[in-house]
Amino acid sequence: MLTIGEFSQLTHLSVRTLRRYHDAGLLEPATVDRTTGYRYYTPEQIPAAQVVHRLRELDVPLADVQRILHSPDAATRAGLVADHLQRLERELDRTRAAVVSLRRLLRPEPAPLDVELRVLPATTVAAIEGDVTHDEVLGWYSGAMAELDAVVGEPTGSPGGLYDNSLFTEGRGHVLVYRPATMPPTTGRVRPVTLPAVELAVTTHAGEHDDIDVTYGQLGTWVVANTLAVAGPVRETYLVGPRDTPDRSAWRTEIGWPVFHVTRAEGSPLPGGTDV
Amino acid sequence: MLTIGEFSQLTHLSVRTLRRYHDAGLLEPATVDRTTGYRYYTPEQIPAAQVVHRLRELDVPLADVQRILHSPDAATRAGLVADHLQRLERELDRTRAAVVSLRRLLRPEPAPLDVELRVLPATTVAAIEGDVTHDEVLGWYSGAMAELDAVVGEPTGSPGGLYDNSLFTEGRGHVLVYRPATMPPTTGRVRPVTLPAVELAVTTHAGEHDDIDVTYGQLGTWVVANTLAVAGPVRETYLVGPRDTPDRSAWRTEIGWPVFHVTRAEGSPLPGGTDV
DNA sequence: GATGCTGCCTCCCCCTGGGGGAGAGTCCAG
DNA sequence: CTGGACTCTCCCCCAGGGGGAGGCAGCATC
Repeated sequence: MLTIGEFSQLTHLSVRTLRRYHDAGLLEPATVDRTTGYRYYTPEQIPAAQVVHRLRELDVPLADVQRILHSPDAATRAGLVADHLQRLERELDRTRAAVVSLRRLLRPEPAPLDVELRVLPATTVAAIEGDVTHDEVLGWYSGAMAELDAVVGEPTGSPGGLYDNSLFTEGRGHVLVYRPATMPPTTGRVRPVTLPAVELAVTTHAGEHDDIDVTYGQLGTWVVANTLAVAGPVRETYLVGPRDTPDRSAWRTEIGWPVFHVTRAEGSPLPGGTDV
Repeated sequence: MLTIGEFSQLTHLSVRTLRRYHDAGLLEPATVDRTTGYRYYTPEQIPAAQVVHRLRELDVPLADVQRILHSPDAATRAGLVADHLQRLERELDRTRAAVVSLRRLLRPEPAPLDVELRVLPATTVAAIEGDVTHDEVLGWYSGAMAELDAVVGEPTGSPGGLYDNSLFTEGRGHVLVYRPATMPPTTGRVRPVTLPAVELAVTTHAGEHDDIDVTYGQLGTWVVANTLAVAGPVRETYLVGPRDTPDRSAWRTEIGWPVFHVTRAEGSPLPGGTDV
């Protein structure tokens, strides 16, 4: 039997952390003295403690560590671990994207943006809608677009999506993806939807989407500078996307922000540089 | 002037988060109405907000974001950002190491370990000591060993280090690195130090140090199983290290845990497998 | 047996970077 | 001028710890 201090030295987990893991229900001491409350561990617990240590180094939440430790067979454990490695992979992608985008942001001066004000009539399209989180949206989009492709068939124009602002600001929101279609069917999740007429401030983002919200910001600046206000979900149209070319730098995404005209008292500041 | 909600839509930062950034002193609204407390932003603040967004995506602490935003010149900013990218790099290394090690831990059965009990006399060596954190220790080691090499010259035996257990459990502690030397000089940080005589439980770890604490755990199990207790800082001896070969799989590290004999009432459990 | 050190116990507050929600005040369009 | 949307502040919550207080427990030494 080992005291908590000895066990700490053997496992490289701090005494505090061991106590926390006890409270959390993973890594229970082999014995706890009823009267003194002293925790006692056995050497057989060392490997388990090391597994916990590793999983925590990988930022696996304690609850999931618990699940992994308590799962009955090795296959389940391996699966859970694989899930987390995949999650780390995604996180890494996100980090890479942020680095790319940060470099662009810190570059001296952004290229000025071509923005066009465009009035769109109401259009009926084949669409799939759903409420998703920011994490899910990429996967959800792929699935929905695959289903649309299966139903709509022939290319009929660029696909697009409508994204609630809350998706970006709160991390979840309503999303609609569509493909233009003359006679939109009702199959599976696909429904005919009439997109309302809007006035859009439109610009085009070139390349992959790592730093697309830099373009969003520039568009926003333009919108404000032209005494407009934002109204409703943003519309993205995928002029050139992964379905067209694997060369991500060739992608072209049209961003359209529904706007309406406002009258503002103060002079609208010019869009311009920043001190960052 | 933009209300917080409009600014939120334009920057993809949630209203709550914008308020927090205000409180934290980064991203102050251009105007705050004295009587109502309403925050008002200008479009010029959008790029700054985006930089903050990116930096936060890279897990840069708010305080450091503040420093980056408020640093006077672009070079300083670039330097701070580079520091963080380097930190991310290190983090990534750590994650990679944890993955490697986790795989080894989850492998069916660990190879049994050769452990030897060895009595060491007191030895005088050329040493550098310091208090470091777990994050710093690798860099610190390189610097210290380079200085030792410069002072000691000719190879005189394997270099080594003494590491306080608190370095591993609490994340910081006292460290001593040394090279054997017949007449240890006193130059720069180098001092002659007499390592006390100890009885060591010694084993050898093969390969890089990614999963060295698995070996630590096995050694610990052996120590306990042989009615010994741990006393004092662990000693590592680098029999084959980066100075000898770039082939990491050829590295050999001797781990020596100072022990003393105890008498324990209960039968010592055998070291064995785990259910993980 | 007393003393005193070290180790262990619990409990509370702190940190980071947010989210949820309450209750009250404000803005603006109809 | 009224209603709804927006905004304000304030408090509590989360993970996964750390710092430190105050009080027993174990054990070697005197």
